[in-house]
Amino acid sequence: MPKTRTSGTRGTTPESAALKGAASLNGRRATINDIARLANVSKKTVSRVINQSPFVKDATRAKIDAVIQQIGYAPDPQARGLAFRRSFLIGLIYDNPNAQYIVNIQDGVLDALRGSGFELVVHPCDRLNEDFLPGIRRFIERQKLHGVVLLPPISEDQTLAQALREIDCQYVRVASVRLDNTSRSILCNDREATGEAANYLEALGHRRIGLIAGPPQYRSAHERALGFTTALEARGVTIPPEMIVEGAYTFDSGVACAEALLARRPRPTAIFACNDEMAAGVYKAAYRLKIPIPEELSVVGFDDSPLATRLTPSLTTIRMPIRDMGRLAASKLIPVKAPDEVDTAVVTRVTLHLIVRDSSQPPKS
Amino acid sequence: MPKTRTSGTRGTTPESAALKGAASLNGRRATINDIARLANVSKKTVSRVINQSPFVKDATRAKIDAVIQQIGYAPDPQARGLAFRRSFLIGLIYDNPNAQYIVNIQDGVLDALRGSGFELVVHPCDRLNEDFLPGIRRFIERQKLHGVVLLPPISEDQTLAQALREIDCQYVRVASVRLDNTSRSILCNDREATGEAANYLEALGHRRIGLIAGPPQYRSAHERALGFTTALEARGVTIPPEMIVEGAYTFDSGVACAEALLARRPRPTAIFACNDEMAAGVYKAAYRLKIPIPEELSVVGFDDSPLATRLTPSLTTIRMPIRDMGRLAASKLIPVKAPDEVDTAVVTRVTLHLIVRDSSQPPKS
DNA sequence: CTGAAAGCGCTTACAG
DNA sequence: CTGAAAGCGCTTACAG
Repeated sequence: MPKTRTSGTRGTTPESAALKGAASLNGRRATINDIARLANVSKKTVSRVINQSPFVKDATRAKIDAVIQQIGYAPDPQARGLAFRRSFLIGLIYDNPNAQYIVNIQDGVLDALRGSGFELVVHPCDRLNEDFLPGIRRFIERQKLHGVVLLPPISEDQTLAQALREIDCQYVRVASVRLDNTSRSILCNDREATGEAANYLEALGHRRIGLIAGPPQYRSAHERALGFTTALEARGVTIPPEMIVEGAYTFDSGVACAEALLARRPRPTAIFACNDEMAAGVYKAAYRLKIPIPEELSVVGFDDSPLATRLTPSLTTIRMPIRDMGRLAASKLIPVKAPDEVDTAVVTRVTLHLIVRDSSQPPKS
Repeated sequence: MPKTRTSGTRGTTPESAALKGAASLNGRRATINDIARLANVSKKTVSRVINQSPFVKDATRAKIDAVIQQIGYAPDPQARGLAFRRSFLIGLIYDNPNAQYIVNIQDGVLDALRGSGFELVVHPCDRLNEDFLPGIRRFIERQKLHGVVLLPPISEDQTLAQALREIDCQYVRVASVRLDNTSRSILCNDREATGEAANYLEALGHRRIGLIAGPPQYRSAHERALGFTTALEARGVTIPPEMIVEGAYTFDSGVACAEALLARRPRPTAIFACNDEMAAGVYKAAYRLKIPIPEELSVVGFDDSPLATRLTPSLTTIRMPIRDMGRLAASKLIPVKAPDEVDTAVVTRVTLHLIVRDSSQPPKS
């Protein structure tokens, strides 16, 4: 076997290996019994320390903590889970085609889970499959999940939420609107954010504005369209019905919707697409029709996906703090170390912001 | 509490609930003891059936299978794991900024895991962090992972592979080149694929071709550049050194590299970027310089990311079967039901293909 | 505040 | 081919 290079990389800590040997575990991982023996207490008392029971004398706790620290002991999650009848796994359940969104949420969830002893298990699913609900139930019950994070659009599914309550599984919904009064949620104010976009376009001087809405099954689609039109109305600008078209949050639907809007006369001087994918479709349609962006058409999207900066010109859009949302969601599910970090609120709101780039400017004349 | 809508969605199977009641488990999940009692055998024999031991009489097995089926019993992974000293979790370990790649791999891994009783735990990490190796070891040892899938670039890290062998954790590497003779791997022939791209551009008539390579820490960067230049050489076209620039697989580096290449005289008539992110950077640079794609500049990328079709004109690029790669990787880690599905090969190769779109055409004159 | 016993749901030797 | 005992590493009542 070839010699392995080790330079420039920290390997295992040799001290901990030595200590394990010193404690005569010879290679074996330490158990609660080892800690109990070394600290001269019963395993039950060690268990109390692990589980932060208040009924342990400070001196005893300190002694046990020292041994745990020294040995580098960590309780076995499977054994603990078996005794607790509950695992130390958090599930991420989603039916969402946006990869960047998924990965950002995952990163956020893992931010919260780091050091907590919990791990993240992913479970994509298909709302249209007849095994949708049973599949999720099997997953949760079999793994005895400690809790789950639900992403839109299935976070909006009341039947799912009801099923989770039935099997007594705690959950956090990520959504753009409050769905009930009891479910813990991370809420994005999509409505306010699209209002900001509307105000921005109006302030630039746009009056003939096209709107590409999302599919009506998504609550966000409704929120975004409503926020946009309401803010414009408040400034005295009305979007006529023929300037509002319904897309599917996909690139292709964006192309088709933009082609429809750009065929209207007078042509819109700006288009707000309710996500970046559809905004990219507007670029495509404008290119085909030889309508330069932003000179003859301003475009605003929603998501601030990587696409937004890759497009030329770069896309003015709305940024969601997705990673934060993942972190906040997971924080609601796990017990925290520092009591001041506890997030007991049922609903946590996050703020979105308009990011102005190169795809928007005042209309020509 | 409001009545839950149930129309149009299949809920839990009422039969199984009834059966659980009939078996007098009153709400409690069935255990191996219940199955043993109902089938009139010892729990050990049930265990043998669960673990597919050959030493069970066919009639006994059939009887037990019937009860398992009827009750809807599934063994508790935590209890099983505790007894086995090993979990039923597969880890996905990566340090990769490409969200679409991650999600596609995840989907593929889950394809393979479906119905196997294994679940996927994700573990992004940072190769440059001093806790990189210790962090991965802790993760694997604490969770007693059944195996892990490693994605590039950390799949190429020999120190990591060595550490995994030390802790006796099986792993599968996803890579673009064979890294040793023993590690199980999923191999992409990046070299062959970029050769295909080179042949394509040469056949179109391009002779002044620029190459934006990847960062040298990535093996794929080397493979892609080598495959491209070698294939061109074989057709009598040499890329002069000033027409090869090194990018970082990022959009910004693509912009910078393209600006450098497009400042050369005579200007290249085609640029091959070693990934789509950098190809998008070429679009940006060309736009700034008012060089129309594909009329005055053909562009070819690598990845077939979503970006490829969102860009205008759509990007000619190389498609990797990422989801398949994930599925194949996971298949090497888990025991399979049907013996004919077993993948015992150490190395499995997948094939990449050039996808011709609108960003490439013959050079002008 | 601390401990000895029993149990979580499974498996591994060891018998027969 | 099948089973009774002991154990995986933890926790929950129950005592003291």
